[in-house]
Amino acid sequence: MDDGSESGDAGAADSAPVAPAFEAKLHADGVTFGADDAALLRAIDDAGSLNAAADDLGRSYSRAHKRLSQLEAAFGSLLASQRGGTGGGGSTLTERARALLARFERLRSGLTGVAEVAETVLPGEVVDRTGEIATVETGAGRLRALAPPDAMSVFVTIRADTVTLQDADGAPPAAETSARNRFRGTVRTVERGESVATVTVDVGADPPLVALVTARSSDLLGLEPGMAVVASFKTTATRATPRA
Amino acid sequence: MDDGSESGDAGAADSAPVAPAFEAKLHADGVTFGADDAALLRAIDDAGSLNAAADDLGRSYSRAHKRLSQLEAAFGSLLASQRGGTGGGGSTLTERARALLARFERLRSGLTGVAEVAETVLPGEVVDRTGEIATVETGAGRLRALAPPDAMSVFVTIRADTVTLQDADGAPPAAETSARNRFRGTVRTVERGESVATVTVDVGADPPLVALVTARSSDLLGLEPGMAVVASFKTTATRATPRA
DNA sequence: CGGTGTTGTGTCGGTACCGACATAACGTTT
DNA sequence: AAACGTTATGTCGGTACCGACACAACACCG
Repeated sequence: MDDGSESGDAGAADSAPVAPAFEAKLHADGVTFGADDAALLRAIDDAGSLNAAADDLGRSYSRAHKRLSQLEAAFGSLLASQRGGTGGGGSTLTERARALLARFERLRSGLTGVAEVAETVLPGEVVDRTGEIATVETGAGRLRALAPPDAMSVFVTIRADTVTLQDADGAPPAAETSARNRFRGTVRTVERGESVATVTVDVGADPPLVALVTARSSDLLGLEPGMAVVASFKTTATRATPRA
Repeated sequence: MDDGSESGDAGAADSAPVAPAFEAKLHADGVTFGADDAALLRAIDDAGSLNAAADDLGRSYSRAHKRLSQLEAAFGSLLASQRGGTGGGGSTLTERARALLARFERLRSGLTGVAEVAETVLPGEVVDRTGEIATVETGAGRLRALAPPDAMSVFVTIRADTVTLQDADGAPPAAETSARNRFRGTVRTVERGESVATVTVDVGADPPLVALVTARSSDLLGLEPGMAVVASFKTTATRATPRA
């Protein structure tokens, strides 16, 4: 489209590595607390003054101050400032600011999990629906998932960290646990890291089910290719998104 | 997720309700595909032409076209355009564009889960660590979670949709499942919706453990206040974030 | 009592982005 | 052959944001 002059890397348009990402936000009273704001608060905590913090971040003091006024209007008092005094004064974070930072960090951490963890996505058709929960017919059989109200042809996404594995023998009856989706399968691969192992399980579907377990669990269960296991995951943790 | 209505800070009437949010992105080759871009592609799919799509969105054609050039440079061919012809031409989405949209929607859906689902956060101290996995001492006992490498004093976040409940009787031995964190407790409250139930379980910790199960599971297990249950969750699904 | 470095507040330019507009190329339909 | 509505491309002005700068108020210290 735009480059009539063919340059070297433009030809390899087919293999574009696309990576998921996100930006966490905390919304209150019309203003949103974002990553920049978190960085600003942390810089103030480190430097002890708004001035030095803005300097460290390469931002202007006036903008930083103006931004903090907006934030405090929405989130409440964030920093205890003192002008004059030894060293001319300074600013320290309030407890509320620390709580806000902690909450932001928790959100960011949780979102990071979703963005980075492996997942298996299965195409399927909704065959039944009660409220937000749909029963979906997939290559591996029927499973239940949270689904938007109008979708019929869907993708079901199963995050690897929500799949728990059990030995096929000694598996408890299905009625006694709240994990409603259960599939018998055989372990295909085990990729064991230092503390975490990624396991793929053949459950009859086109892409195998991928599960993320601790290395400890992998050892305790004796996971190895060919082993018969039961993979289970909660329906409230698996989501369907519209296809087509 | 718990909002500002925390325990004892009664005097702080100016606490605005703070809501988590996010912005999903797909990153490739330096440019990021965001919500606006997804809306643009969907509008093109609906309208059949870039011109009409930009008009529908209230955006200018030139900007939309320029943006699409950037996107195609990074993500590959996104739309099959034809100028001249019936109605003057038009543009339709390529298969790659549809896949990109689907992937974006899956990401958005997964992130929505994290942002909206209730969670319980427990303060604790890291007492052991092997790789990315830390053992944390909390008010409810020891549990394992993914943790950043340097944190000692942490918050442990347990998403409600990752907690599975079982009848305290008939619970299988711990060694036979890959859900390493298990806590005995008693059901405190059950809030049953049409298809989903939110259950709080007293496990000895200050904030009770909150679990999100299907209404079906709630009925099958016969969940009601006072009932003894076992709550279990995978360590690969629970995350620790630095405190202090 | 002046020195110091900060907070608090306002104003002034520069820049980057965006919408509006103009124009060429194009191919089917009339 | 003319008409039509689109794609494709470039230019121009306006606006919103941001950094730079100026200046008053302040409180502790030497």
